[in-house]
Amino acid sequence: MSNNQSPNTPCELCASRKFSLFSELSESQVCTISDHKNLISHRKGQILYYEGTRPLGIFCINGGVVKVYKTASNGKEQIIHLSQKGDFLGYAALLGEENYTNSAMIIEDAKICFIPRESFLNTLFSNTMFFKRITKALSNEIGVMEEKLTDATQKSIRERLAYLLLQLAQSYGIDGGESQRIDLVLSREEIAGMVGTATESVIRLLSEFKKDNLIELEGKRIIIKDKRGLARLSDFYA
Amino acid sequence: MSNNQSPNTPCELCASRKFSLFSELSESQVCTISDHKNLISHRKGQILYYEGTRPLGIFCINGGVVKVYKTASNGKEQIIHLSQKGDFLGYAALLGEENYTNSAMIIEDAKICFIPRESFLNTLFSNTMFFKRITKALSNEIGVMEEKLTDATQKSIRERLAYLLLQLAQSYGIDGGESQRIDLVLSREEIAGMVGTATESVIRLLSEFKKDNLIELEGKRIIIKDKRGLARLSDFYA
DNA sequence: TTTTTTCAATGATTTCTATCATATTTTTCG
DNA sequence: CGAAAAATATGATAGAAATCATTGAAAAAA
Repeated sequence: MSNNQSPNTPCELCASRKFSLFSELSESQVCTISDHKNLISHRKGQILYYEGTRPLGIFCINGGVVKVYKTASNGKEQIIHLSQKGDFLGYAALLGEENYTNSAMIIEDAKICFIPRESFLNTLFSNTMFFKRITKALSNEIGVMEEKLTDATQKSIRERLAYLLLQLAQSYGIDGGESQRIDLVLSREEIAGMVGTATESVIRLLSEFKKDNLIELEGKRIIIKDKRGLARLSDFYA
Repeated sequence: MSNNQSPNTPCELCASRKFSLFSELSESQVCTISDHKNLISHRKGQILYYEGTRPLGIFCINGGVVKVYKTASNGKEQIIHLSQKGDFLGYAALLGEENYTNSAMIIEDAKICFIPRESFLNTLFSNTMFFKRITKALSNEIGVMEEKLTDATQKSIRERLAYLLLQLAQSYGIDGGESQRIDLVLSREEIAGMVGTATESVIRLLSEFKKDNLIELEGKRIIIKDKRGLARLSDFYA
């Protein structure tokens, strides 16, 4: 299971801090958080929290990748988004004063800090700048979800998959230029969960994209070969 | 077009205040807001704001109904949600420091107060209680959107329409008991926009529901006759 | 009122996607 | 390593829903 990290790097020295919402905090406030946090290593497959349970604090990702998802009534997973270094997890449930509306699972070995409810909220409510920053993040998230909903109802699976590949290249792509390898291992089933479709459909479409020289497949790895082409596919009129 | 309301009822006397997020505010703070607000009457079909434009303040609905929607690249509307008395509009864009991510149109004659950016934000940042309340609303909204996204990808049109009818009955239903009339005029096209489907599909399914004695149709009006039946239809396993 | 336009209803057809079935490859584990 | 399990791949088929086409009804305009 999870095991505590012996050298519990203080937040003020944390390399991922500058990428995170904590970048707003003063040195002393970071220390307050730091004193109460708890760095834990997680292995792929481990669950961070389950939908329906009560949030006891928030998570700050130091490294690794987490999928945030809902389980539909037919048993399939809808992946809401992926989170990586610097991202916060679970603050919406905390601030919404509700149980988790989704579940979170590690999909790439991760180091994640847990910050207990009270230290997070105290810092938040005593630092308007930080509070504003969090509120901004929540607001932006709503806009993103609106976009996803609209895409889900109005775009085809092909369009959505093409778009997802471009997004993954953006977030996890290595090498630049026209050819880009997505440095993240996702099963076809997980890709299906992100697009909101059946696994077979993803497999079929990836084969099609490969045949059309838009991507290359190396096992689970996907290499984007033609961003322009995918962009054209992902749009309705192009 | 829009015309100002002569007797500009102050917020402290506003009947819809107790339903709204303003219920947290002290008397004096409500007055500050009140001094700067502007009540405007809107007719069905009028636009409150357009996606992509800059928010200059927030809207507080005194009466009437507003649809909040996005226009997809295929020209179809995805309705995000309906707003009515007591609801706030546009604060996410303001707090997210971004342009509107959606558009808003009056679908039932409405009276709406406009509160300029500065008075809203000043009140917000000087009243932690109020700020918390708004943040809570934003957080809850995210959970709702996650649910909608999951439904959109994992449920059939029939299930989603049945569920929508139950929700509309909840929010706009008159009479209680098993038979309930939805007191809101929506075109078939708008219902399609809420479900995320084609207009013809909505028409066909409504006919089917009628044939199955789940609903009754009186022109545009829909009367829910069998909530239990609709609930069964709206779920995957039932 | 009559005319025109918009909206609702319904049928026919096509397209897309899910599901089922099976083979092949890859990974896991004894 | 080799067997078992899991994941990927591909084909066949069925079902759901979109699109196209037409008619009828209701609402708006002349």
